[in-house]
Amino acid sequence: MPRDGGAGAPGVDPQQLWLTPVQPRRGRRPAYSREAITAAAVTLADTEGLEAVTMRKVAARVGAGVMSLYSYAPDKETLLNLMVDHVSGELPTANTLTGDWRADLKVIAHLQRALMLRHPWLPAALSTRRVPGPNTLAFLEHALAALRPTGLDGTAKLEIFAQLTAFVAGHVAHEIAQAAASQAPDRAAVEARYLAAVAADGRHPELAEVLSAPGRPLTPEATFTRFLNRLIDGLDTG
Amino acid sequence: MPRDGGAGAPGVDPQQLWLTPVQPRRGRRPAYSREAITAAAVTLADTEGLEAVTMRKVAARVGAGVMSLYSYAPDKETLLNLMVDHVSGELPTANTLTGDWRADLKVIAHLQRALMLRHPWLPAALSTRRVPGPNTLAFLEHALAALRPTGLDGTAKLEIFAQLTAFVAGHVAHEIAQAAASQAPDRAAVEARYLAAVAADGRHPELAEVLSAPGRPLTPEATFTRFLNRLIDGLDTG
DNA sequence: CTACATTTCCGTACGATGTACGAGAATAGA
DNA sequence: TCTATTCTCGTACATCGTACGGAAATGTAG
Repeated sequence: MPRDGGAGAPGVDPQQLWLTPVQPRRGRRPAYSREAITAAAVTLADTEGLEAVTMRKVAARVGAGVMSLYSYAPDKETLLNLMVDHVSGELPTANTLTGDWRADLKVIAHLQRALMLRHPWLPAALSTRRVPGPNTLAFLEHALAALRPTGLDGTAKLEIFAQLTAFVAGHVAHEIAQAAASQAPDRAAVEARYLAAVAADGRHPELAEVLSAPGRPLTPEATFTRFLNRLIDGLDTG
Repeated sequence: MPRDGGAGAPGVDPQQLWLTPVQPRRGRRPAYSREAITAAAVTLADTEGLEAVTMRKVAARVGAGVMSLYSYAPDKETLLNLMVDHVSGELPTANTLTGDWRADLKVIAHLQRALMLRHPWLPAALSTRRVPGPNTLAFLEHALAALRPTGLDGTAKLEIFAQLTAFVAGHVAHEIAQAAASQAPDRAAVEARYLAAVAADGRHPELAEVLSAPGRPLTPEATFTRFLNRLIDGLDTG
């Protein structure tokens, strides 16, 4: 194996993956790079979905043999972690904090949502990731700085960040699923008919009423903002 | 195929799966049942994890040939949906509503959390499920009844329930991951060392402080309750 | 009872996947 | 030039979901 090591899931030391600088150059020179491989995997996931990210397809896109990938990542799980950290690099961490931690946190959540909408596979991939990479850690650092005015202890800050991320991921996953349903009208119609049939059986009066009085459909953006504000405004520093 | 039809993911009509009563008995009598197969898959997931749920292992546990399963569920995705709805049957929906919708919602969330702790694969499986089965719908009906005093419109109620479920799933997934980390002290130690190394590089002062002042560790239960209360108390009926 | 239609059971087989293995090629230092 | 090191990647294998189709069991029609 070249100068990486491995990381993420199984029995691999994260230090060896994320913070090995550059090892002494010996032997054959690498023909590809972890960066290029990760980027190829990301574009593959962006365009064809996460399930299209197979070692063979990634290798084909890079122009490498399948097994060559294993010189840059010890297994697929690690490659997924690399992908997550790769796109996390798109998150800006410039010092734009206002000192109003609630407002700052809302901006952070909106940044996360935008990232996840740009990479719809991200919510699903997040649930498996183990060890945060440098980009993820940079953003975490940013979020912790935003939370500084709360005066909360470390554990509490970390928990808030984890919950916020999980909330955003959950919401975006839901958003994406609904958007996909709109794009497949047949399936949506079938589901609607099914729910209508259930509601018509008389044993689901609340469901029946809900379906008959849906209310005005809001934009996903508005719904997100509303829930986000509720969640964050509900936080206190006690 | 026997008297099911299919459901859930791809191009299968949910009506045909969930609400077909019993078809006229003709031909060979089924040797197994959808119930038994689903139950076997659930215990398999409970004991060995979701990734251990393969058609072959489920069939072996039932005592059937592998392909016999396809007489009861058209594909694995459907079997996963059946599993989800199966365990959702453990959720009580007896009329225990108090009329205080916030309190009722909190009880509902605690029920969901308990269910997910009993079936740790549930949060992961939920992210893929498409069409709710009868047990899921019964619980949804229960939740909608709890939300009745809010006077919100249908869409809003459904969104609150979806968000609540996503929140619980996210939290429990995090809980489970942390519990697993505690059970593998080697890996946890490696991760801790990695984070310490990152914190020591001088470019992550907030992380360094957080790691040095972690605060008192709360029970997962307490953390869950705290976040839940914040979320629900933050909801309003405007 | 005999045919036949229907439904279930399941052995075999196929394509796809992740990845272990190891032979060969390229490079750096001796 | 020799040797140690590192990367490349073809082959091979276990495992997965599941398509196919014949055998077996059951109901109905004659």
